[in-house]
Amino acid sequence: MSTVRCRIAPSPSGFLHIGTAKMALFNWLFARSQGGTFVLRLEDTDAERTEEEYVAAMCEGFKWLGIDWDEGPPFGDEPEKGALGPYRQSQRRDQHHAEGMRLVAEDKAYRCFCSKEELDADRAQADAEKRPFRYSGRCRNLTPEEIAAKGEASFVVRFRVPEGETVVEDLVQGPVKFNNKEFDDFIILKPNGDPIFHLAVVADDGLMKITHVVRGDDHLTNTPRHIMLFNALGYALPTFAHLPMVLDEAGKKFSKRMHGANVLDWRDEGYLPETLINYVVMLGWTSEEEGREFFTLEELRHLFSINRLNKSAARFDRKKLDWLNGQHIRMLTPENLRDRVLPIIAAKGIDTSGKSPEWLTQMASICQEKIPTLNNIVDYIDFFFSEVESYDPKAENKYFRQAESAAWLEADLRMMSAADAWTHDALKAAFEKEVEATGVKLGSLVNAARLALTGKPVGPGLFELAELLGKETAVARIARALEHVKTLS
RNA sequence: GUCCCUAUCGUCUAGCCCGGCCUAGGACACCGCCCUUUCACGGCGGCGACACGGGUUCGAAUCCCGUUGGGGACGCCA
Repeated sequence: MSTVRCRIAPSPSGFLHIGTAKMALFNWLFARSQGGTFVLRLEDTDAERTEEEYVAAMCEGFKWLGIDWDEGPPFGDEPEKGALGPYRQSQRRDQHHAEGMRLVAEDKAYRCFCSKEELDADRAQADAEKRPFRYSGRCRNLTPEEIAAKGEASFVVRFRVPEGETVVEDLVQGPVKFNNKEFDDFIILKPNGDPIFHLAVVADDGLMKITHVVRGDDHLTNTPRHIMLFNALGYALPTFAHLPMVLDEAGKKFSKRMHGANVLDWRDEGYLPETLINYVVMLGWTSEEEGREFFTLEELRHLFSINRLNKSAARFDRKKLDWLNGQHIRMLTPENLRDRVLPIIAAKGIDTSGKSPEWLTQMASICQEKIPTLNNIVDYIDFFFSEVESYDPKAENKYFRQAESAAWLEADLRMMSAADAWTHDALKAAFEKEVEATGVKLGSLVNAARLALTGKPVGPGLFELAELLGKETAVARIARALEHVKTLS
């Protein structure tokens, strides 16, 4: 009885790419839905590209999304987890080398002494003849004597690709057939003994007893090579599932340099991790339950089924992401929203330390229905913490430069000053009573007051924000606006 | 160039495997109306797609072939 073991094996190249996040999510979901194990392995064999801060940045991305791993390398205060480590490819070099040389001993691979120059010449020749470059096989059948004669000459190790065809039985794409002629005898060990990617992944997947390889379909044409290696090395062949990649809004491969390629870009812009998870899952999978589009990680781990995965690539759509984020913000409790929004407000230099937790919860609550991203809250609440320095020009024309403007503000001032109870309900009642008595439009009274209190034409509901602002401040701001209006006409 | 994958509204998709229930359903976006104290939210309605061409069949979005479009792979990168 074999339990599912799958993995995400990113190369730490600076941050968690949105595409990597998608693959990680689906691996995670597959493992969790099957009661299996999810492994994180760092493919950090490309020495120049691996920096420790890159590793940390990548793990931070996973943590933010809530994707945890059962086995993986040490990270932060977490020790290495799992019995089949190490989980950093760079620490398995000797193992890879030994496996490569084992293939040589078994004659499934061979030493190749061709120089880089020779190969470059072959490649140029192939280009000139407009045919794909394939290794010539010059060193394929060297005799032991010929090899001995090379002495200490440096060599690479090439895999001896067998004749015939290789079929990838892909869980998503179905069976995909390749003629082995498409593949030349590819290199598996560099002259310095380091493994090439293909050997390293296969050795790692084999030794870590990975049962399901779920990855981007950019690897589909690499898979025959991997299957040949699995077989040659005598490892159990995992099941493959190749998922379509995430395209940018223009329909191109999501470039590493593009903003938004880093999942933490979205965090920094005020998107919830719940939103990203929900959005990314929608990009590659649909639920049995038709039309449903809200999912939490916890729900997904029960709902996920591999046969509902899509086969074609999907574009990233910012508009839909915004909408989804707004929906997720509305699902938060006000306390939770408050806690998420406070650091953002602080980062803008606004000091909230004078307010009670209850007050701040109220503040978050009255903005909850209005903001598409967490960051948007700043514009909705800054007037609570600073004086109104200026009025929005357009709104000023509309509410402060009318013949009745002074009258509106005078009414506002009178009602607010006279308010016996400074609550949303009491204020609302007072305004409504005024409207009934005088026939003035409620909107005029409200919008003039809003502009006076906030300086803006948009924001939370007037009575809600007034209650939080406090009577004294509100009355003072109305009075000040009234003075201002008198200077306008 | 060679090989591989893919193809339903502008976007994400349901339906395709097991042809008829499809005058193709939903969501985002867009437009209009309603609600309303602004903005948003919400409600109602509208616009809008089976890439093309051949087959197979009584009947095809659904099956087959081809074309075209899109993506990917062809490293001593991962």
